[in-house]
Amino acid sequence: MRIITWNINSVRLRMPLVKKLTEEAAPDILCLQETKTPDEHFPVDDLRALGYEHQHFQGMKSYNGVAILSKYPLESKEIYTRVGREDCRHIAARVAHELGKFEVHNLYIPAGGDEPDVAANDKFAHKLDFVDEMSAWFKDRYSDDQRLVAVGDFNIAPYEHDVWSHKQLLKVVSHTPPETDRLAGMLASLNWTDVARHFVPEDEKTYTWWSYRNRDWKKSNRGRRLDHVWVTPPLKDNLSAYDVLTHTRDWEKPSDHVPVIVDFQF
DNA sequence: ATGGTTGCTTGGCAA
Repeated sequence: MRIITWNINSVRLRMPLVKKLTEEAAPDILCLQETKTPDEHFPVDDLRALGYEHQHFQGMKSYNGVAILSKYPLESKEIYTRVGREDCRHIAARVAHELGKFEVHNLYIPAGGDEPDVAANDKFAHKLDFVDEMSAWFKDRYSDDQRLVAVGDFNIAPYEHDVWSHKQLLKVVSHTPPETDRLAGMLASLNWTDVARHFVPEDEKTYTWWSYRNRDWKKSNRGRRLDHVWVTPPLKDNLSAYDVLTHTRDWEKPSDHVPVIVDFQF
């Protein structure tokens, strides 16, 4: 069972890359963020043609938007409102697999703007509130013996080696203590496993995003690990592989995020 | 310190 999460930054513009990815990596479940597409324009038929018959998505014009595309049936499809906004950042579904069901949550946490100051920047306040609410919500609704997978663009790089320079990014939104502390709290509250760090040693740099604003993303390599896959304890022993498809950052008209793969052996 | 690029949409915001 292979799950891929990818912030696609416009699904309509990048359908050719989605096709390329599915041919190359053949995910059973593909979770997309920043689809930037209202539901009536979502490329349902094109994705079905790629083998993703089972789809759950919520989008809006220009911003945000999340999608779960699956080769397996999806049950109990849910759409969640976070901090009072219907802004297409959290959907979930149960995946029916022959060796057991699990619930997949696809998350797009707000980026939070530029200024890491809740008084001066509403977007940063929204981001912190979003994580607070969602963290409490998961803890209230579930227990750590349930089979959950949470994926998506969390817009937070939690650890020192999740960014190119810990020191230089401590006051940059995505790596500030108010954000990383909150994410650590959420991780601990349901005993989630951060799958990337289950496979990649904590002292090894690993990124999933490189800004468009660098002349040469590979040469400067100023990346951050913003995209995540978390699993609850019952799924931990089923983890078999983790990979980041860094080469896709060099595809023509790339997303600024690259796909993250997690494989399960059931 | 500042500016750098992209997508959606055609002015300016969000990332």
